Amino acid sequence: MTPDPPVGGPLVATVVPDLTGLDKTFDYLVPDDLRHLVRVGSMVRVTLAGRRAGGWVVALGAGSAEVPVERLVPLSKWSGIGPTAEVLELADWAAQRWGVGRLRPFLVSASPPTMVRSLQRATTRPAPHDTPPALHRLLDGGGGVVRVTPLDDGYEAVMAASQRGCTIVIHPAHDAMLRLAARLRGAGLVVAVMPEQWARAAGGVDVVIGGRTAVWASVPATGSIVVIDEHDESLQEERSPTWHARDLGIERARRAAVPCLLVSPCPTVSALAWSGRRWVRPPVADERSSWPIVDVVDRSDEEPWRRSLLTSRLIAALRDPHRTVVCVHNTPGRARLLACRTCRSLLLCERCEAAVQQRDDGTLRCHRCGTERPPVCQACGSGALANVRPGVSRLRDDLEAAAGRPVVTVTAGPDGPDGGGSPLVGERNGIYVGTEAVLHRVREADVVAFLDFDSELLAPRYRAAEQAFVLLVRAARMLGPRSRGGRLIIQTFEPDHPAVQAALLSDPARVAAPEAVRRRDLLLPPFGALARVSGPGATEFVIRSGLAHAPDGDGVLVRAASWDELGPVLAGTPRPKGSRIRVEVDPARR
DNA sequence: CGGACAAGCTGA
DNA sequence: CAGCTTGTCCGG
Repeated sequence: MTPDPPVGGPLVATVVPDLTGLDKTFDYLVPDDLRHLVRVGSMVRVTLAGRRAGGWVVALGAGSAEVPVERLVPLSKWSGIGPTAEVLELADWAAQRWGVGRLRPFLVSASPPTMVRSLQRATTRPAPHDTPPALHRLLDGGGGVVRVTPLDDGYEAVMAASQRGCTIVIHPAHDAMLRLAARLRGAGLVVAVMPEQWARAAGGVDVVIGGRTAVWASVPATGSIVVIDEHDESLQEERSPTWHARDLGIERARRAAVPCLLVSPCPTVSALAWSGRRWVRPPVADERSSWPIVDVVDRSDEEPWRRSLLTSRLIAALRDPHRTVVCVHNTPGRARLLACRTCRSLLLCERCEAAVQQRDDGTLRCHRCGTERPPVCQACGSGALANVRPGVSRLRDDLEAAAGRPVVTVTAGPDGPDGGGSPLVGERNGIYVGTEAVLHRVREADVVAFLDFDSELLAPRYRAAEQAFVLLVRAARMLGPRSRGGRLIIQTFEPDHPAVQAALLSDPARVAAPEAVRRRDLLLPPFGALARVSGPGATEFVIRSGLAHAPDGDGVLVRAASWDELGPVLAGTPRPKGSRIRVEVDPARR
């Protein structure tokens, strides 16, 4: 922090320029005619090395000893209102936690999408609401985890929180977020939707709601924070810095000394570790009636030689022409694993010996190194191949044959693996097959079947069990309440797995409890800190850092006892010459 | 980031 | 030794 400016003396602004790759601050003089506009957080224009750039004022004072005031250049312009001091301090914290010390990406997230030159205060009215006593107590105690049924939209939790002043609501699903916003407006609350209504939020409203960037909302006074679907992976930024809106929400609430509610039908180990004993749950009967009927198909019951993803239970569901059936199979392409019918060897890449996959056009492609070749056995040259593990394209044909009606393949949309595009409003009574994207693209179903749920349960990620259960919750939402008669079919060799049992018994705690024990034993997050370092020079960098490390594909995984320890070490370790290092803190897919 | 400038490589 | 690439440093 720079010292206070002498009254009447020159005022110096410390600016972070909006130039990628340049993570430094520069001092500028605040011209007299801008003094009344420039605040900490203000968005300004500056000249740097002869060119113009935007930037943020992160401090105001009398200047530092580093560059004498006489040599400073004035700010070129005040561009608009930027993040509040509260948000700026949060960004500082985030830069340490996820950003390897870099502030700029967080300031971008915290800034309005278009320049804002003035604010208007809305006339907010307190909407009186009967808060259930349990929620009331939770809020009094600083907040905690609110376990809800899969069909709960979070309305009650937000209404309860909004009794304590301006509530920031973080919601990972855009359409559901807009529906909740409309419902809150209907209850008489003044709502600003982020990021479009950044300025409205900054002027003062009852509720600010949006996607993960909503956690960066600038408001006059934060009253409470609510994270809806705290378990949802899209609360984490996928590109580096990989900040997580849930963790930021927790920290923001802590700093502001206001309550934070983490709402989810399947609270994560991270959320529960944070909340400790501060949590509430819905009545058992409500939870039961919100889950569909669950059919666990134990694939080990089948005769090994006729094992197929098309079990008799599934075929029966497919043949009912009055049902919309969604089949989930997280294996794209035609085949994920092939064997030679002639010499019985597995088909491997000639270059790196990884299993090859078959694409829709028949060619074989190595997923690891990208080498392609025609569909022949590398050992004996035979073209007679057996599809040991079929992909979605192949399954579509098989399902259609079994169902006797058309089957539609649903792939990830153009905007990402989750098919971030608009949900596909399919015809009633269709059959859809796809990777997990199908759960985001089809709105309603009578049957949701996971053809090979073990590929979720056994995925090589530390959060696999939790994430597998999240898919079941997603399916439960598509199927609606038990009274609607929908069915969730889970085909697995692991019928006793906690995630399967949790769905069967409508009891999410069956996943979280053993997961917490396992993670504590292995010192995995939230009981330890994890990051993935990749790019040229990664190994050298990791050795310099002195952190415990292990190779991980084309990168290195590093660990520390806590995030508070990991962040500063990653930020403080000098980069080796010529390195191009990428750091993912708490990587989602490991 | 992008410009400035210095140190190394090529060619006749 | 000019002319060019490659790398390092710096900006307020």
